[in-house]
Amino acid sequence: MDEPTYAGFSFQLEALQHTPVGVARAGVIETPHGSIATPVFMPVGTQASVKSLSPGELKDVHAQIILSNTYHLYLRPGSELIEKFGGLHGFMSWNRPVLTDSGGFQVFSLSHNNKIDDEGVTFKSHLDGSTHRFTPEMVMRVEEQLGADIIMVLDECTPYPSSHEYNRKALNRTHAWAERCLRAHIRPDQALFGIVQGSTYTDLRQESARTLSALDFPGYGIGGLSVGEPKAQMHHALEETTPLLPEHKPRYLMGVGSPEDLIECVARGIDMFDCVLPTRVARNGALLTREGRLPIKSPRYAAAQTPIELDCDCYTCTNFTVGYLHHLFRAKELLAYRLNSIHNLRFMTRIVEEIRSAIIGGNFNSYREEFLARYQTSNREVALKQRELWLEAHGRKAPPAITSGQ
RNA sequence: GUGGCUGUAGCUCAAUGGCAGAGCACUUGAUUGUGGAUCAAGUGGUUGUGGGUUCGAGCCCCAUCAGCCACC
Repeated sequence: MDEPTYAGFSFQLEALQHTPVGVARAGVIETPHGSIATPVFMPVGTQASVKSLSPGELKDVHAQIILSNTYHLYLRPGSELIEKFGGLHGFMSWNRPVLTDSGGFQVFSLSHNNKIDDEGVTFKSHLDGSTHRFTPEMVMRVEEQLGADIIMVLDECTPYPSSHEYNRKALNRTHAWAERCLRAHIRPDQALFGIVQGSTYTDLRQESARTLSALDFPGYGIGGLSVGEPKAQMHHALEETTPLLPEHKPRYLMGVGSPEDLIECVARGIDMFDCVLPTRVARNGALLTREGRLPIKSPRYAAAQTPIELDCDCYTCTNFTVGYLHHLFRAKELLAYRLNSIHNLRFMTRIVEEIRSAIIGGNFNSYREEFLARYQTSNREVALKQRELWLEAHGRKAPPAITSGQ
């Protein structure tokens, strides 16, 4: 039978660096809408929009590719309609690469009363309660209409924790669905990625990696992680999985992650990430910095006249003070969501740009150590460190009142 | 000036004469293939003021102050 060919898609490895926990990689993905330097962080634009940002602003934060959601767009406005606008690229006026998720995850996380069987999954819309059904073949048709450069197979994302027995069945289904997606895949200008599952079970993860590798997808998603399991378990699962995947194909860790996750997962062989975290926490008042998260709502920032980060080149940091951002957020001004999201996304893309050049320069291991030593997972110390940084930069003047609170 | 109504947390309001509470706001966290959301914990009181009745008063009685309404 005819193997699907992938017109305009390729992956070239440029540099490898061994780490204490795996092999970090830098490369370039070519797509019909342009190339992507990896490791890459993909902002999430669920409903054909990265919340609060325009395509021009996305380019300004160095977004190379964005992710959008089959589940949401199928329900509203409908994939047939989007196809008439020239697919997602034409619909949202974004001419760089797009990746669509299959909707497998959303069916389980957002819809109600979903019922899964070997043939597909029946679910009720979170919008109006109407009943719908996804099968691998149908999801392929929807993703073709959406027209993304990279599309994902329909998979079953199991919750954590769940039994080995259940994951055994779910994995069989996921593998059968992967084959059916491959057979139903038509458009050669869309690269179809398989998805490795298996929860936190070593035997299932490894079997999944081997089974899907044999199916010869142009790239591989790793799903079912960062769903509540301890960090160590996620790391362990990656260490067991990535060595079994084809070296010359990109690996995409789905739904991850935080800044520290990017570092730790690149160290374990991941090339692509997507996560709502930077944009979601931006809308809820957490700004990402080298020292950790800065809770912009806190009264301690009311009078701060510094940017979020002194060395950040984003539109927010080059134009606005923390005190102003504090006011915008408390006043619930729409600009707050936008400026916060711009900074957080640029923070993420800067991290992966630094990771990439560190790998190419052969100093990723020291970069990793220094980043993790400086980055506080909790935001308790962020205010104090911000103040120290300000003093370093300005020496003489009085420090900004970022820690007073009184 | 006369009569009436209302005074309880920052705000809006609960509480048979029996441990003074809720929602919002505020504070501190959480947020990982997105419902601009949600969740968790916490701070906050001389119940307008002064007397009285009662074992016990936010509640009943008297006085007083403030606000609102109506009428001279």
